[in-house]
Amino acid sequence: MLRVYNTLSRRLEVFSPLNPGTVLMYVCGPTVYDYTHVGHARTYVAFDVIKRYLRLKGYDVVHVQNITDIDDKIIRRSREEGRSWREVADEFTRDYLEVLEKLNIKVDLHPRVTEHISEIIEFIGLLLEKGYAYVAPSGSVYFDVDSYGDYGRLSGRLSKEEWGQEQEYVKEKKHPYDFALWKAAKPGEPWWESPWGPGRPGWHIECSVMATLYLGERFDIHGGGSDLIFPHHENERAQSEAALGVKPWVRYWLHTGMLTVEGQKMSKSLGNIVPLKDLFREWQPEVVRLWLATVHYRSVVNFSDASLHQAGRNYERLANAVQALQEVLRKEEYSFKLSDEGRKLLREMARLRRGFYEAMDEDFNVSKAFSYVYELTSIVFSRILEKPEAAVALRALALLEEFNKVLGVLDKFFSRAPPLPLDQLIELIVEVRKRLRKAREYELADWIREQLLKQGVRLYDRGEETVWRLL
RNA sequence: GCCGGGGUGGCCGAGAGGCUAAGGCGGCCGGCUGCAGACCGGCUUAUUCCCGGGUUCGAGUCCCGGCCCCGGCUCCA
Repeated sequence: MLRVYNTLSRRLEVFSPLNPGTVLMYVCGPTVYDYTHVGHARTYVAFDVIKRYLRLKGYDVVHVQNITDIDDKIIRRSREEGRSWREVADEFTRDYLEVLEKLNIKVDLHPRVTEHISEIIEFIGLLLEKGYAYVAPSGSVYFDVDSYGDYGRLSGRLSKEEWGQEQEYVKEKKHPYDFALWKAAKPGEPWWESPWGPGRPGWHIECSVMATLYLGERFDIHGGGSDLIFPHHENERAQSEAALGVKPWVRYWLHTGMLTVEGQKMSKSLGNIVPLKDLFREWQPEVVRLWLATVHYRSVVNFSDASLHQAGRNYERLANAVQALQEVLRKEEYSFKLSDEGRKLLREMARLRRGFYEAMDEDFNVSKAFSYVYELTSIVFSRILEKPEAAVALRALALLEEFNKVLGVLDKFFSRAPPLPLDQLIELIVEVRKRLRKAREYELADWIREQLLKQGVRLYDRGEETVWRLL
């Protein structure tokens, strides 16, 4: 039985989706005004892990993650760089999609705000019609927070003094805590035609509109970074429940913990923002993903060289375990009777599998769950490879493949259909090197090892024998 | 100030009333070894879980009171 922490109730709740067997999930994606950084990745990987676990449990998950491609920061950047807002948005959208691909995150749908202007206008119209919004003299439309009645509960801000936002419009708003649904265009700004004059959507409305359009008027999981709880999600909740007349609009609000860099907040002023495109130059995407995937989604993650390094070691060990097992299956005859040790190992693996699911069921406790994965790799090296039995190796491999459904870092080892011609070429080179070593031609042998490493093939000599592993 | 989350071995991080407090990283020693790495074994590695009280037969785990850290509170994943 899966339990999740709901920000709205501030407690663990039994997870039970609207429609049994299906999970509708909306995650707040980026505003594309700059390169995607590790903080974004932290959130996207966390929700990808959640989605993958739900799928492993048998749910059909629909994952929508928006792209906000019009906003003040995009406009500012386009002015600074003398190009159109669309060029800016396109460039960073491309970067974002590349990052997701490298991190092995597959989102079902990435709706872009500017492709949904008419739906947004319609939604705002509905709010006006029902009396939850008003048009200001400038042509901007604001949400009337007082008309909603349940504002502040998500963020735990129950007094109006804590609601202040969008100070720049304070003179034309009824209350300082009202927020813009539609922003009237100022000279030189991009605009779309609307019943209230030329303008563009406010920041919060797009998520309400696109979530409703693609998931329906009610859905299961709404996620994002915990910095979005106020005002973004508070506002989404208010305008959606008001316009659609549903309650609760979202069943489970899930928020990820923030990322710090060497113990400090990541910010422009500290100059410590780490773009993924830079990080990938130093660490392979699988390592970055493993690092983020094995941290609990609600805790603060600290970016440091040591933590990436640890993930790198863990990745190598997992990759080695999988490949070593595959090698056993290539070489060992299938046995039709298991040894006592073999039967014991099967029982232990069943225990690890159970442990993994129990941990994940408790609000996606990945740290605990992955302790079982690492325990499995330890069993692989210390016991299974000691006295290999094909059936046991096969079981261990199947289990690793199952765990990888959530981890998502070992795909390339499982998607390979060995032996490929490439494998035979590598083996040929390894054999040549073996003969060189025998002839004590170490300089050349070491050179071959170096060159293969550059191609992503690492060699390990074990006495006379040499094994090779892909990175 | 307000709203959250925390303080467990050198580091990361499980454990949330009851067997000897997971797992990993790093370091050291040994095995293997032309070198490197990988892998194996051992040690570092917790009479102890920030401090002080309390509840209990029994508390990292629950309660009370402190101290400290991190994040959010204009825009932010």
